[in-house]
Amino acid sequence: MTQPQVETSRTAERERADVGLCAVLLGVKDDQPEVLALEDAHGGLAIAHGAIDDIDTTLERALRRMVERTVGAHLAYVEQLYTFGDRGRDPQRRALTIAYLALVRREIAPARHRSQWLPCYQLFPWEDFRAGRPEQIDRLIVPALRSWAKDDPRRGLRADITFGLSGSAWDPHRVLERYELLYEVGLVDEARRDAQQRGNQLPSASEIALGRPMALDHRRIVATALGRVRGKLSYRPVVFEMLPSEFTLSQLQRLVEALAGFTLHTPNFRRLVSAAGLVEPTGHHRPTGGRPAELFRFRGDVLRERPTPGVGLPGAR
Amino acid sequence: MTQPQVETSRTAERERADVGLCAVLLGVKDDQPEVLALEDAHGGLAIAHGAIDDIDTTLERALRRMVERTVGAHLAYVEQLYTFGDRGRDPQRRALTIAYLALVRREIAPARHRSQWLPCYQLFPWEDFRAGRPEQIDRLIVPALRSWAKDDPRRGLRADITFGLSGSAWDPHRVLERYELLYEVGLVDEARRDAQQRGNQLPSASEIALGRPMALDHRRIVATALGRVRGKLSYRPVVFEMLPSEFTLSQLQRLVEALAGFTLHTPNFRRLVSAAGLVEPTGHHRPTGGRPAELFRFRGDVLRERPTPGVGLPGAR
DNA sequence: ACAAAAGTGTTTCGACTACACCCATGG
DNA sequence: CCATGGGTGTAGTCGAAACACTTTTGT
Repeated sequence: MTQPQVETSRTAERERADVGLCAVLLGVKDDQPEVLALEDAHGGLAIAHGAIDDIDTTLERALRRMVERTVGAHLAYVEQLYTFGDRGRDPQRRALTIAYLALVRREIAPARHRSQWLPCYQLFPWEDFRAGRPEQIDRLIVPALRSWAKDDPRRGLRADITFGLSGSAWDPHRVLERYELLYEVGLVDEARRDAQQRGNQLPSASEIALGRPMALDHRRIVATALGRVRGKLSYRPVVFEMLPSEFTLSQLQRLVEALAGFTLHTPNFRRLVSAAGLVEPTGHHRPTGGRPAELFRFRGDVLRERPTPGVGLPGAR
Repeated sequence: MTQPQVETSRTAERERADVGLCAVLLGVKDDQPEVLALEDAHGGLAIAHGAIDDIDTTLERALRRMVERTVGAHLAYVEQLYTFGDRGRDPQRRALTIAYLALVRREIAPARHRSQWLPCYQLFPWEDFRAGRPEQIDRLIVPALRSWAKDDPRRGLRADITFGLSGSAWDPHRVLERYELLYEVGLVDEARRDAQQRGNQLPSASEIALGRPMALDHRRIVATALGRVRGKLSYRPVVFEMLPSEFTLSQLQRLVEALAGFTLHTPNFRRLVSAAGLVEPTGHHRPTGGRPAELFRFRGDVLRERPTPGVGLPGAR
């Protein structure tokens, strides 16, 4: 589609602003979800980013080419995440970035330049329940939240809902809400850094800095991406974008667990996945430590049969 | 948050582009979902739009003030929808618009200027199943789709999934996918208009123009909004943003039905809503044609109790 | 043999559906 | 008394959760 008409009244209203693209490239290796990070000029970690190239007719195309330029990876699955425009304000310009989520097969995605794969749970250690409840929640986060909410019941309610306290259930989707709350409370390094840059007081006297910080608001963008993937798992077959064409059910399960951040009941997982018609056997087998595993492939026909074909996490009720 | 540091490498990469905001204001009156539309200079219908005001620190704040300026309405619920950047390309500039969804109580939202409330199902007549299956689907849409997909099975599959044909179920959430398919097939007026502006052939020789057209790609933006609302109904208590503080269960049901586009089983709806703890009785009553109806209010505590408090449409399985 | 990993059967539970029915008011 | 809209009881169905158990390989 092109601009249908010279819309003077409209373009006149518009301001010029700095606009860029950025992409959260998400892959899983050795049961760890990882995000592609580049070292920026100041030694910070940034996700892939760049300008909108004018030759591309759609934003998605511009994004794909930006990523190919920047990190040399070809992207399979891409979706728009969110547009961030709160930061980077100064009298002359506003810095906008249109963030995308991209899922990649780690085998196909070579990291170039000064890039590295950064484990997501180094960024958000409190999000990984696979080896039990992360100890930092009860040791560091809960006490800090309690003292932050001491005099305001609304803060208490928010803390309870976001971190699943006082009877509320832990909701795996609320990755962003948790990061943002920790930022507000001053438990992540970016909060201190941004306060210093503004010349403000620290939001809290705490010396706690949970998880690895990133440049600008990139950790917030990655949190948005992780939350989005967790949500999408249950109603769209996005996991298969991160698997080879043939895979075992354990591979699939461990991948889902890595993204969801908790373990699943193996026998039920197998049945749910096959009963949903998501996969079909290829007839091939693969040797393992024990009994050889059957290889499966994604069954494209589910798309026609079910409105919401996904792996259905327990918390999705 | 402010820009933490002068990121020369980054800002240098950025291009200047025209960026604006727009808002889909959605309300329901007399069981009809309606969107606020303004007449533009050329007699077309446009949703509320404007520039990003530099004094606002967040995009959401900029949007709220833009809407207050433009149509004089104060917004309760607001969320970012999507950033559209495919249209309006020319060698000099790219026109970007960050679209927001806003839900309003029609009593509180006075329309000012040259604005009007436009019934959504005039834009998308094929989306309203409350009085039975819209006749246009089988009379106009299906034949056109079939002839469009005649020689390409992938087109056939896409048509089947999007419009629930050949055994696929109609998915109320796929509002945008349906509009986009109709655009591609050439069954909406915008397709013809945009092709003419490009100097291209019409995408189809058909003279069919389903639904009322809007300026630019605004109908596509409204489709995105309607799809988002339908999705959100089932897992967030967004409907209550469009109701007065006290309401009857019928009011609630008719509102949900208006948005979802199909009718619900009344006895079950009542129970699901109360069993979910979404509402509590106020003790007041309201005279009706028959037995007086009990008045209810939204019960805020659900937020603590359930991770996904929504009204749960049948198709959400 | 036994550890390790894959894979199956069966019961229980709870959410949603469908259908039949009762209640309170106005004309 | 009967039409209209409000409201309840109850049995059936389906998918998911939990638990116990079998199969096939490598060492």
